[in-house]
Amino acid sequence: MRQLSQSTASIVYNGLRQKIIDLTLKPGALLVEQKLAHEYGVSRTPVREVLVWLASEGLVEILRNRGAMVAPIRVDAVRTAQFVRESLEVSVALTAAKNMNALARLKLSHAIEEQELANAEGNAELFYQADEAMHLEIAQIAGLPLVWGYIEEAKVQMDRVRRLSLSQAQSFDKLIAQHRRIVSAIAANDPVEITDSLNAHLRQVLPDIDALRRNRPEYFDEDAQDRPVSSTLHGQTVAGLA
Amino acid sequence: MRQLSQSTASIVYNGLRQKIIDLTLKPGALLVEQKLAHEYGVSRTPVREVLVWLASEGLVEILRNRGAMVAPIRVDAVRTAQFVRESLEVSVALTAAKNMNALARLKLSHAIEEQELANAEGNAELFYQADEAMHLEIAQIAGLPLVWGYIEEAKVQMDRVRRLSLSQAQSFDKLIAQHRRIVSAIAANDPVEITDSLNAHLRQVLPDIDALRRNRPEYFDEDAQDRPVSSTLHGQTVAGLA
DNA sequence: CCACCGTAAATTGTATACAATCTACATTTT
DNA sequence: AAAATGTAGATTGTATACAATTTACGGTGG
Repeated sequence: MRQLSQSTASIVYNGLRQKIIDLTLKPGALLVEQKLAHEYGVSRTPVREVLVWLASEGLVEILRNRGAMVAPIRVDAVRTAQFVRESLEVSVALTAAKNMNALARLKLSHAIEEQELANAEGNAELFYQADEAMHLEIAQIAGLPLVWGYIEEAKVQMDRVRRLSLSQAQSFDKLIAQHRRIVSAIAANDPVEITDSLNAHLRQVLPDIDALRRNRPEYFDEDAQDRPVSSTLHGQTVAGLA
Repeated sequence: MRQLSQSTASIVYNGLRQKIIDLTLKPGALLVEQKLAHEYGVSRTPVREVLVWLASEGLVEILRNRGAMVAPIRVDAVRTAQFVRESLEVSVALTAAKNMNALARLKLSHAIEEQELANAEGNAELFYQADEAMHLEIAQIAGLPLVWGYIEEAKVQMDRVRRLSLSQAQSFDKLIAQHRRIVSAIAANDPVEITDSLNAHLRQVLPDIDALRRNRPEYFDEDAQDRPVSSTLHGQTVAGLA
């Protein structure tokens, strides 16, 4: 995100990643190196490098000698991501609650205010930013900013489902209310309420999965049992290596 | 690990990864593409691809236009990894405890027996395998096998510290005892004991960090505040892209 | 003596060329 | 007709060549 020094590869990376996340490129879509190279006006070399990066993030799937595709949505992978995110966010919030002080309180209420502004303006992009900022802020209060990287890794698996779901239409008002409850619970250092409020917030994706699989089965991939559990990447086939 | 079809890149990947993990290549060691290519008798292309993979695992750090190095150990990154692993393993174990049945009990006791065999034979490699297999088995009992991928990602950050630490010398007997305690707690579905036993098992790395930083400061890198929190990789500089 | 260029070597970033592999389809065989 | 096989095209995997950037070092001027 930082360091816009703009290597050729970084342009391709940002462009492709955006298109995958905002679903311009649908799950399962084939990614032919030559075509991408031509599209971005570069050679295949940086394109390949980018595909490897995206594969390590779980956004692309590479099949050895057979090409790359936008990662299909896997029910197992999304459920796992939900579990991971919930576990980590609850742990982080419980830790943050022990570290609360006046400044932390202020920062969290500011984050909420920014969400309300974005909502009032109808600026979705700004809202998502403020949303992420709040979750990151909680991690920072907990003294564990680097945990956010792990959480984001799980989050991407859920984001496409959320964006595809109709329930996405549920207005930001509801989300802000949930955020308020979370922040209050942290400020009050109430472990049970912290856990409950975060669970309520993060588990919305679960019913969405089933609804989506019914409406758009073509975006899904039946979770194959024969898929090897890779040593370091989750839910991904690592046929490209290993 | 599977799919030994052996592309050129996979050979380099397995070789390099092993050398980094077993510390043949020390943290901070420079990785010059040309030298690696010559060493493995291949061209720079697959070497670069491998470096990107390893960077996404957190084992290599790539500095844009300045080359790659074996990732230095970062105190923050190791502490974070410990937090993440603990959080996930406890959550998984609590879930597994609810799913216990005769078969699951059997599999866990088998895993312990294999560890005892490895210990009796003095076969460290086998022990580590059995150790991992047990943790993975717990995830499978919980119905969440894919969580293991996330855990492993954190685990690598801790493994080099453990291997460098003198406390590593603590015989396997102690580890097996800890494993027994964990398995008993899961079998008894005793949430508090599950949490305590796992914490005791996983927190050993924390005192090791300080001792190691005193003995081998050259392997460490002061945790830079100016390092951007990347969107998807944790504790890593992503200067190579973004 | 120190700071400030400026150039050369080393190294990475990208492009292109070639080899290996896979897919699809036509042909042959049973 | 169905199955097997062979071949052409497309696509990926790897090697090599070239461009861009960084680093080190020596000269120059202050």
